[in-house]
Amino acid sequence: MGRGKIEIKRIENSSNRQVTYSKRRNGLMKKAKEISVLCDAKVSVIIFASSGKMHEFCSPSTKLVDMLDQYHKLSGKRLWDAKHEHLDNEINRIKKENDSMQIELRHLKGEDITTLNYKELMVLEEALDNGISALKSKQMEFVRMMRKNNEMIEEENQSLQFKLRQLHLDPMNDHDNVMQSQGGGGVVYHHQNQIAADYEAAAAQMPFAFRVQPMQPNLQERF
Amino acid sequence: MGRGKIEIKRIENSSNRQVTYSKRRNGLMKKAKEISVLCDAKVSVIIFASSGKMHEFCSPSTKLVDMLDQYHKLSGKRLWDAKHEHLDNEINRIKKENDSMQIELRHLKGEDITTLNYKELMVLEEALDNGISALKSKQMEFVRMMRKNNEMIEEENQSLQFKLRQLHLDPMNDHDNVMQSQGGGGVVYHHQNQIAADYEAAAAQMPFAFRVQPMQPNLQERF
DNA sequence: ATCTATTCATAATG
DNA sequence: TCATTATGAATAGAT
Repeated sequence: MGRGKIEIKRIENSSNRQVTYSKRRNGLMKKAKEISVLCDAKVSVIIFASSGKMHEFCSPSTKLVDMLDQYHKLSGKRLWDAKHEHLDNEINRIKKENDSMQIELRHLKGEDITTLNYKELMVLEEALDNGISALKSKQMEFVRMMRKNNEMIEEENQSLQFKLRQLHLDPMNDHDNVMQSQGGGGVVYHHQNQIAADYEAAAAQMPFAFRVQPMQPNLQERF
Repeated sequence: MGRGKIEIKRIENSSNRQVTYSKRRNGLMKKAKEISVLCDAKVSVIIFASSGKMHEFCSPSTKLVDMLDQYHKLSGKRLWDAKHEHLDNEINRIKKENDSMQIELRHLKGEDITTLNYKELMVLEEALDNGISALKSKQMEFVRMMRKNNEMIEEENQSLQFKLRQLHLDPMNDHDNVMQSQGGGGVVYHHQNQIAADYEAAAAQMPFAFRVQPMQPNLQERF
């Protein structure tokens, strides 16, 4: 149809090909629409141009998903089932990983260890030792921070007391100077970092340093 | 096209409709094939007759799944059904769980604890304490088993020595009796359970009971 | 199915 | 991209 017969093979001229594509695509969609109306059929047409642009037709009052569901049932072909299977496998894999981690966690926390044999207990012991060691050194870090903080506060205290004494000995100084000094002292304290803040938050609790047996037995003597 | 123009609306005559369906379906498929060849396009046509019978065309060297993948990307519409999405959510949920467990595990093993604050350290400490306690009591159990085993072997030894002494004092007994006695003694030993076997396997190692600071300081004195 | 009169789709062209 | 048109293709109705 047209001014001359054409062979059905790839049209080499790019712009011709594009024109023909556009015309025939419209024709195809029209035909699809017509047969769906005339014959009460469900039709889905999806077409990608070589450029990548997509067009689709789906008979009205029909969803592509439902058609693909039916396609799946009737053709027996898998389609996205492969994806499902992959996801299922992934889930199983992760769940197994999860379970073993859960067990390890419980063991480290001292639960369900009655089934462990000697070797497994040894491994567990090593892990716990490492954990305790790291914990202690981190706690030591806190302690050092606290001591530093204490020292600074104490120094500040002494400096303040010194200034106060001077004021008492020298009544010529006015009230403003006193306030200034106190403000400057407060700044040091408020600039302490998060570790100091944590210390504050936990200050009410029992000092942890004495709840765990220290690695260096002489540590307590340093306080 | 045909002996007369027809209106595009459902053909009421059933057999006419079926005939037209068959003819036009062939036409549609042919057109689909032609455009895919002429214009280098990817085409998918899926069509269900009102009877339920399905026909499909998919451009050669193309898979429907891939086309649907692209469809999904370009249209943004969700073809993967609820199940797919559910699986995706499930995976994400489990992965998150996984991650948090991994972190907890690492903390218990003493890794990555530099970011922990004071409160978190307290929680960690409690967990480790529990772990250590449980580990120790389990180890004590082993030790009790070993001691029992030792006692039994020692008793057996004494009994064997006694029998041997009797043999030496009474040369009338023949060689077979000696072998019998030794065999009888061996039976007791081989009937020990798995715990004893574990003990054997680990016997070369340093006794674990002295590697951890015992909860009851007087425990070592019991050996 | 096959035939064929007719309508339709579209290749070539502007 | 749009319009025109000659031509071949598709197909409705009949057999």
